[in-house]
Amino acid sequence: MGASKSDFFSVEQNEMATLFKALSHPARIAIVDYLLTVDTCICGDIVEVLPLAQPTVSQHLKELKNANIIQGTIEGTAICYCLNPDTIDKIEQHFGVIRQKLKNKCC
Amino acid sequence: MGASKSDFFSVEQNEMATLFKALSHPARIAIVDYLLTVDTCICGDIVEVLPLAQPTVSQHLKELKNANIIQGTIEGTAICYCLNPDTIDKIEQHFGVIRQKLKNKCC
DNA sequence: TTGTTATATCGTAATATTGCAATATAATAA
DNA sequence: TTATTATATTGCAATATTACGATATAACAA
Repeated sequence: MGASKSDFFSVEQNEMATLFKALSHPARIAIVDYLLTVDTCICGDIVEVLPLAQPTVSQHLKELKNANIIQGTIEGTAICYCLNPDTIDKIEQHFGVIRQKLKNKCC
Repeated sequence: MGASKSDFFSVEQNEMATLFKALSHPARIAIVDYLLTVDTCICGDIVEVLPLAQPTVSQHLKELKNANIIQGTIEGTAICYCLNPDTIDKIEQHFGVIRQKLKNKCC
């Protein structure tokens, strides 16, 4: 097959899987890392930072945007990207819950 | 292509991407969820819980094991799976760092 | 208007993932 | 020994992802 059986899983399970898929490529991790190193969000030089061609970077940015991990707003000729704190919180919370539940277990 | 250019990214970036890839499928999220609902780790009924055939579940478990997200120890005929708290901590910490850095930014 | 610059989309080839039937392995039970 | 039960591996078809050249779009400059 290749298509995953999304319909059989809960909305939240699919939601989390989608978030993690967006972060499942080193280039996209690198983009997130880079957005954290620059002070402002006005940054049109992501292509130069990555070892990938411009269309490839654009594609990775699109996936991060679709997953709501980053936001992009037009700033004249360039586009200003920055992280979406709400999504970061959501993911961190997810692991917080997991860790809480793990505490009450033996193993 | 299709093969990602892992060599051009840092070890840590590749490491995090590998962890997220392991969690990028709803079935694997469901497995983690299920492991959190059962009290003990002695659980040989993961196949019955998921809407997937036994070989498919086995494959998903293998990927979670390879990423060190779960551990499996043999318990007689069955295999006892449980989450690896160290890996969970690692991921949670990653987002903790991101959130800290986000606090010092404008957006 | 024509250029320039920044980003997005299209088309396509290479590779990876997903899912399962068939089969294999490994431990215990009879 | 021969079942039985639980999990893993193999092989393969369907689909998804990754990467990039070529091209399109969109905003501004001259």
